Amino acid sequence: MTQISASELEVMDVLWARPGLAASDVHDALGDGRDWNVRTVKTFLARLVEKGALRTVEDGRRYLYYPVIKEDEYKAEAATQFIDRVFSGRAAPLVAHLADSRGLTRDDIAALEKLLGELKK
Amino acid sequence: MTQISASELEVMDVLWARPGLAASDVHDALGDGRDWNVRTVKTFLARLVEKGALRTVEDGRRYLYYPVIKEDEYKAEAATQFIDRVFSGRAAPLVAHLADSRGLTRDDIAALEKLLGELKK
DNA sequence: GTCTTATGACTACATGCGTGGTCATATTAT
DNA sequence: ATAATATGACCACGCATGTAGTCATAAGAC
Repeated sequence: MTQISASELEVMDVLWARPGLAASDVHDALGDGRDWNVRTVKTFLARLVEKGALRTVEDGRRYLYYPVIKEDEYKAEAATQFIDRVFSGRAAPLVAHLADSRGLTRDDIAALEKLLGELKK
Repeated sequence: MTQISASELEVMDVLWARPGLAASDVHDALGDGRDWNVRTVKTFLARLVEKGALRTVEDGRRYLYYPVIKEDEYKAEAATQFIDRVFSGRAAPLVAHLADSRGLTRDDIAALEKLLGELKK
């Protein structure tokens, strides 16, 4: 399980949403705010392929990129690691902090209640 | 707000729990599992001082280290950043993932319920 | 058919991080 | 007093990351 950096993760997010894009499409899709050179994006793509997070399919003289790892699995794992690292593995303090810093909207709270209801079974 | 690495955070945790330790005390306190050379620990301490996360007080020919940044504030900020980075700023999916991967114990669930009760007011 | 452009392959380079070595000096043990 | 040890200051080094440049080539523009 190689580490995916913050920038690489942005690239993964694009391809999780729309698998099978070429490098320049990924570059375009990142557009808003993210002002990377196409070559920078290509570097990230290449590194993600090396890391086994993406695979390529040839399409003429270019590549199309597809995620190998699943978004849900990756993010669940990342969440667990983060909580281990910062909150010694306890999830509740994390949520407390979020509440404190108003990171939770009313919708979040409603979603959490629903979730807790299910968990109790 | 400079970034604190995972290793540096372990050092901060020691000093948040017991401010005013010297380098070798921090080294000792890390003992379990963390098998760093004293010099490695000193490197982390020095970098944390550079970053403004710790300050030193001279004590004879050695330094005592004190946190400058507050644990709660740092962790709340880290949580927010993590959620922005990985979950596009939405907290609820994070908790859903934790539940999925059984990152929540029964105690966590109880604590969350209590918390949600308070938040609803 | 030549010029421009897009693409992949390879390379570069500063900064951060994990890990610890060297050196000079101060303190403690004997 | 001398030897062993602890401490800070400075240095090293390889790998990851952010950010691209160069080069060769292929494909489309005219």
